[in-house]
Amino acid sequence: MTADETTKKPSRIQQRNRSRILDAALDVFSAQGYRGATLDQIAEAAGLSKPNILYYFAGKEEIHVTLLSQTMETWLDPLIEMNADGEALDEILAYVMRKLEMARDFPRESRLFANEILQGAPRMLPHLQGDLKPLFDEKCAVIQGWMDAGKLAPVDPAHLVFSIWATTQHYADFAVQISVLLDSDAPAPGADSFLTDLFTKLLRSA
Amino acid sequence: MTADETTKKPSRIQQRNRSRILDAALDVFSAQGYRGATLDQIAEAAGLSKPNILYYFAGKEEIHVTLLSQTMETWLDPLIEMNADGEALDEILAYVMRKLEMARDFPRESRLFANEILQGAPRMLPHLQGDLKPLFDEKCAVIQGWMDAGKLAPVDPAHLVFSIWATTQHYADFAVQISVLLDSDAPAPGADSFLTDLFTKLLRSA
DNA sequence: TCGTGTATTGACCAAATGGTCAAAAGTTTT
DNA sequence: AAAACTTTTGACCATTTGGTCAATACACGA
Repeated sequence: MTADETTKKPSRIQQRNRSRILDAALDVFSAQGYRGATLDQIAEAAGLSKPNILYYFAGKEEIHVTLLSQTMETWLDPLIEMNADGEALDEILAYVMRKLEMARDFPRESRLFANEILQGAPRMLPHLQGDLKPLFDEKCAVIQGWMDAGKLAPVDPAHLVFSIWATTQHYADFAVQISVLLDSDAPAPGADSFLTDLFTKLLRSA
Repeated sequence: MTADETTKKPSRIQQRNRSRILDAALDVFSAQGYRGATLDQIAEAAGLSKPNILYYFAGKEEIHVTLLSQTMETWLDPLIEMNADGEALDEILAYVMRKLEMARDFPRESRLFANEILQGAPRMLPHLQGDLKPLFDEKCAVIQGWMDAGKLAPVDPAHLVFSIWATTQHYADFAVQISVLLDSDAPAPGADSFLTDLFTKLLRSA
């Protein structure tokens, strides 16, 4: 059996190797994209032989899909945490900071998604439609509610969310460009205050 | 000879085929990334045989590099046009709109670059350092000048530029996601006014 | 219309790549 | 320690893919 087809307890060694593989695969897929990645690269990065990797996963695609859906949760978290009962502007700014932290702490995951979406989301469309879309609609409604209540300046909630995603993920996805232009390898100092300023000025209802 | 090694006039048919190939390659590279693209795909999209393509270009890499540097000009244009003698806020907003138009009119080019940068810019680093960096520094200085003169609210010019790139290119690079979330294939209606609003509020010195 | 240079292609190649498999090496259980 | 199971791997394999090349088809000026 490949893994735990029929409620088999995954052995210690199995867990260890699966997560090694996934970690190595995240490195490789995020840096090379799906087609650019090879099983040999993943195998080497994981410190395992290629056939051994195929012992834990049915194939390249399964590794990729596992990685994608596994990361999806982490990715949606910050948005889920945005609380309709909180103070409007604070909630939005907290969301921005959470996203920015993720770009800093999980750049590989960010690039993994960016690659996938760029290529037309061949393996993620279902997830986007099934998981992200409802959440997105719900949170847009929340934001719209805040605006209707006069707690935020009125702007299109959808584009607001897009701009948050774009500005924060940019620091992970375009890191190479940024480090060239800033001639600093430090992960974008000043982004925090800039983005806080940007979205505060946009949204405060004064 | 591959092309015009020694000041040979490129024949009519040569020009036609070279541009066909580049157009087809732009389709394929922007949709699949460098490694994801195959010469066969490009050949088919161009309506030529694979060996015929290799008759016009030395190899896959040369096609890619040609495309990249050829597009680079178009890409820098909007930034170059930003005029230090113009009205500060107008210049910035005009730049934003130009970039947004480019995301709409040349999404393939945008994705081509996004792919390249995402993978660490293996074939573009020189261009980034040699062409983009000086221009970037120059324009940051211009913006800083405007701020020092009290014509714009003071924010970090570099992050300002990053945020302009991020928000505008997002509409091209993440088009699939956006069209899922907006359930509309129209290229992001409302982006214009949202971004104008965003950057106006950020920068007006009132 | 013929000759010369240009364009095009079918047939190949070598390397890379995803994947298989049977056998060997380890573990664990009894 | 033997049986029974899990893990690991060397040797292969079929396909894909970037690229070559000699031969053929084509364009066009003399």
